[in-house]
Amino acid sequence: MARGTGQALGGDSLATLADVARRAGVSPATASRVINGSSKPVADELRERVLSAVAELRYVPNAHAQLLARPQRSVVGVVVHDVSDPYFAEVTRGLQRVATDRGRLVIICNSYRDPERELEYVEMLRGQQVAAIVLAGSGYHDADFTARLTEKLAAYEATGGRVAVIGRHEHPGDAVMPANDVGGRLLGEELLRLGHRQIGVIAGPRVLTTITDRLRGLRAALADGGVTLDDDHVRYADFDRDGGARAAAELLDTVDGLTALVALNDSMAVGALALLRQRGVRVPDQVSVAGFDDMPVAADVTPTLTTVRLPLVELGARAMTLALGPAADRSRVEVLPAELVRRESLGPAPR
Amino acid sequence: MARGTGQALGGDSLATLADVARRAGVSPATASRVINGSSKPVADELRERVLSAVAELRYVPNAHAQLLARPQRSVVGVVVHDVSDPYFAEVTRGLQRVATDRGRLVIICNSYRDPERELEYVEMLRGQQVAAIVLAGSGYHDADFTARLTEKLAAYEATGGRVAVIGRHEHPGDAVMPANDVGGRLLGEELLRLGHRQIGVIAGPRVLTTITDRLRGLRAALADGGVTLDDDHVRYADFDRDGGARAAAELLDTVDGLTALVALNDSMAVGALALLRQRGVRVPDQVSVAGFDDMPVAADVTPTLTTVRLPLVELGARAMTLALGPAADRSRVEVLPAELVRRESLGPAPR
DNA sequence: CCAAGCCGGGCAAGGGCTTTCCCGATGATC
DNA sequence: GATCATCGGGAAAGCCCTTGCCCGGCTTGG
Repeated sequence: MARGTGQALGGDSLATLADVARRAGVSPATASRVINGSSKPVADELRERVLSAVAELRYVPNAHAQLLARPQRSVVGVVVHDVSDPYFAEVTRGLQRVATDRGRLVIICNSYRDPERELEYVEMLRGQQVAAIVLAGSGYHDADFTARLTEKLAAYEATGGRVAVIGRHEHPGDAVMPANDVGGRLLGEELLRLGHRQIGVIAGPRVLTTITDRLRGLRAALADGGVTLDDDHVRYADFDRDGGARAAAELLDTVDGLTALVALNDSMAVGALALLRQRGVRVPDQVSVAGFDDMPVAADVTPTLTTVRLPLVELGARAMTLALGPAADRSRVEVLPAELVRRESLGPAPR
Repeated sequence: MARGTGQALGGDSLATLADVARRAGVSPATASRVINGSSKPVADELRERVLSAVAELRYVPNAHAQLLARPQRSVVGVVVHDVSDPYFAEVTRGLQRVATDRGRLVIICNSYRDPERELEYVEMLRGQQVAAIVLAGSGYHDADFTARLTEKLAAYEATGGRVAVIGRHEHPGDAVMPANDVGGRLLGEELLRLGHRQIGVIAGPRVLTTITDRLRGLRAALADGGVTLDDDHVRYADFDRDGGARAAAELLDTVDGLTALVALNDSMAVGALALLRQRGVRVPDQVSVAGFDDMPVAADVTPTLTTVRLPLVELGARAMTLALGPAADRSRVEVLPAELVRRESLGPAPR
């Protein structure tokens, strides 16, 4: 039964339902009924024969043929910025937990923060006939891209697909949002309370709406306390450890008298901490540091990191729940609360 | 054209190739040729008409029908212990990089270290007709399970599928292994050099072959130096931070005079470090600590963690490369080197 | 000016599975 | 014992797409 004509993928082809039926001496219809436990009863003897044929041939139904014949969608597509980022690792954990509980298979696609790739994946998932698409990760400040993505998602929804997005809300479908602005505000208020006036901000990539949201909250709180955040006190950096260290170095080198450094995620905060240690700057005695997200590492660095906790696993779980639940008449937006976690890295401003 | 009969997934059905052809006033054959840029030429005018029909209907080909008609496999299935574990996050990054470079889509499945689920996923991926299956994560000490999995993988390979495994080698297909035993040995030698004789080991789950391998290397090195590792010096724990802390506490409470704690992964080492800090034990002055894997956190804790570096990203990249490359006559096993990374947490034994 | 070739397009046959519809053979009923 | 209902099984259509094959019309060469 060799089929390959010298193809890289040579070898015997998979057993088909017809093979099973032939071996069991029944029709494909009967074999099918036995295999999916159809409502229609099958005589015990035939059932036996089919089952042993399945075992002998190691038959596995061709999922594509099944889907074609019975368009029952059970797969969910997830497009995420980067699963190996701890933030998304947590979110993904929540997504998976719910999906698995409901017997759904998840296809995870990494866009690596490339908007074009995000678009491609949505297209591809549509072709895969997935039951739902979940987009996890901040939106982009790019009106053209946003419009194109919205258009694609709308087309998908129009054909019965479900859409849920995490951390952005500028699209059709349900949205689950961490309270980024509130988090920024909490941090700002805490800084004021501790007497900080000269504050440096290590922001992530400028194009991400998450960054804008966090910064807006922070700015607003500081403004309420009479402190304005100059543009040169804000450095945009890569969202990782090294980016944080670089931005911290720049801030220290260009702005005098800083008493606090706020990083808009924990990875960058950890980088800043490392740079400060390397330069012999004591935290928080000389300079305070704060982060964002409360990722596991925050509790293990020295000094432990004051940060804003976002319910990451919950974010994923809620999004998947919405995506798999009944469709709403119109888009829902759920906001999950942020919470300040006080640890050692943020202390009173030195006088 | 509504099809749904009140289904949860109501709405209009997806546009099909036939719809496109009808709208463009051509046959489905022609539409298909335009869409996949077949070698057969199509008149410019018709091509135009088809293309605009595609755009208007937002047509996306049904991937399942395509796969059925042209059995060209381009998807790779990955079954991983837990993507949200930083270890696998790194490995997955390597896997994805190579897959993406070659235009392959990746389906990621989390087994959460449940052997049964691992089996199920392999079965399902087989049904999905994936081009290759990559298993990432330690094997289990369970002969029955191993046999069943081997059987399934063999069946898959027999039908032309490719298999690559990471961190285990007891199966068909190519294997990429970190040098776990060498890593254990390196750690053992370093401990001896620093004068440690009373050593506690925080091992991970007993059922994982990775743990056995690491432990074997460590034991061998110590034995060469005349130090035997009693069973009560070894504690099996969950592979995470809390497991590490608990095991460290047990060891300290039950064994006297320990001068070093070796954790068989970094998460557990971090947990141990936290426990020691909480108990006011100075590291490494009173007790030394070492980890395994060199995950990012190792450089950020205080004291920084001495550990064994494994090339995690490389592990994933090699496995995917093997899985997508030409099949070998028989299983290949590649071992990637381990390397000791000396940092602060491991010092000379107190006298 | 006719025959031979091309070229561009359509027809139709699958690919593997599910499911409706139908039919023959039972068992039950009067 | 004849009629009917019922039950178990098979034939075949259809899901959506690709592609080998064929055919009509044009161009070209003799």
